[in-house]
Amino acid sequence: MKSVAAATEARQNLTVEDWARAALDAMASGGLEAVAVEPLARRLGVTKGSFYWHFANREALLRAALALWERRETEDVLARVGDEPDPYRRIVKVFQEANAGYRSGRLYLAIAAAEDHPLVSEFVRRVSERRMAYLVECYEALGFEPARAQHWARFAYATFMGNLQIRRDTPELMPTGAAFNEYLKLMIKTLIPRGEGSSFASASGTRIDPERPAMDGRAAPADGDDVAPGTA
Amino acid sequence: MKSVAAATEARQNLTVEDWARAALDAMASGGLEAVAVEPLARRLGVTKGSFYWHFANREALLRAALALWERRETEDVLARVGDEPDPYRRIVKVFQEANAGYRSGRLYLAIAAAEDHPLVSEFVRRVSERRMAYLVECYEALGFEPARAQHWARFAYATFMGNLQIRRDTPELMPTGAAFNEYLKLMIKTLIPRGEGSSFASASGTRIDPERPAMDGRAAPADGDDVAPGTA
DNA sequence: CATGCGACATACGCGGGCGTATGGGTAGAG
DNA sequence: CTCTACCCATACGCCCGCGTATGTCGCATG
Repeated sequence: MKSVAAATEARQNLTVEDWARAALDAMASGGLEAVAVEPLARRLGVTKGSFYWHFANREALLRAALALWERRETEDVLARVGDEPDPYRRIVKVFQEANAGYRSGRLYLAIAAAEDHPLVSEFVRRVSERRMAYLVECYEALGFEPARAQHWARFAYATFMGNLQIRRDTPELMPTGAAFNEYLKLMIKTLIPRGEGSSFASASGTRIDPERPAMDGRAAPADGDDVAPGTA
Repeated sequence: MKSVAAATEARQNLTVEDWARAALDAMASGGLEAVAVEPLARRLGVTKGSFYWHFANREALLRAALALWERRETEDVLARVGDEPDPYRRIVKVFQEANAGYRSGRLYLAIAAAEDHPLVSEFVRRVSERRMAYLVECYEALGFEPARAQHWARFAYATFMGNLQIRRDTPELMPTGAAFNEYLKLMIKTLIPRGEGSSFASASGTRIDPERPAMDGRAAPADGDDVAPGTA
């Protein structure tokens, strides 16, 4: 029975999840090719000998990392806004997540960039389809008939992804401060058309995060609309 | 005559642009890392000896390929719709280009995925800013004041990019046939709001490309995308 | 016909990542 | 105190891409 504290300082025995986390970090800043065994081992302060005890090969590490990513994407991101009863505000929250959680967005782009890898495409497909399904559900809950809900959900999802891409490739094209809030409000107002049969009438002035428009790195969410209280 | 490779017909002397084109092809299907000297040489039916006569190193090839890409993006894509007088139809054409010219879209995503490379980010930034500037111009020509034109242009551009991403990562989420046209019409109608002060009244039924909604893989451009004709 | 140059081919050393084989050290079970 | 399972280090061979040095062939020219 080893103490629960587990020190993790001197003789830290690495776990499979430690490696998977490191692999995801490497992906976020260098793409799929950056997930190399020896550099990761160096970064973790060990050698290959450790790696090949925990994993059969590099492919196994990729699988573990992608599985961890998928779990985070579904459990963390979706479950975080899933308890919101109003579908309108659910979509708004997804929007905020997509724009505030820049880190996870970058990771998605990095992973999706390697869609040629069969393993990657499999995970990306599942994650994307789940996201889309969630949005479609929201729009249907707003009173849209299935076909239109599909279109609007895809429209909204495409806009999320495109904003991520813009923020990554040309951050100077993304406004900050008040201008960013205007931009967000414009998109939300446009992408969630009212009066299509919405059973929810939660008008409420479409309140958006008043601060922190272009947060970078690993900044805390900390937004007024209680996006993410927080684990992570 | 062996028809394995394209350029192995005769003992034809390769040019810098031949290498650049091959590099772009490699990028489109394998990312930046796929631009490797020896594989490219094999694909062109020569050896490294040829490459290092035309280029100083791999970096020089990347520079040439990105320059060729930038030329195509600005000259071909933008100049193709630049002669359209109606700003409304200009935006519509950009939309059609972005959705029909899937090949160039894939290439953009592949290049942009390597934004960590300083050379790449430099070119991606220029191309993106030019595209955005063009869209902003269109919206301003529609009567939008600069701030709103910026927002709407970014909104529209993000939607383009997101649709590309969706089509690449999860093509089954993208509709085909009539449903695709409905989707396109919905986006165009939403992203080009009328009655904001448009000086052009070219209502005209928002005609969209009736065919070719979800062209896949390396399918021929067919509508004159003329990605790689021959001379240039 | 020798010559010079353009456009490659050949050969070599180097670095670095993958996978394997094997040895060592530490901790708990008996 | 020993034994053993666990976790990791060391060392090796392999592949492959980069860059360089040098050889080779064809063709034009005087």
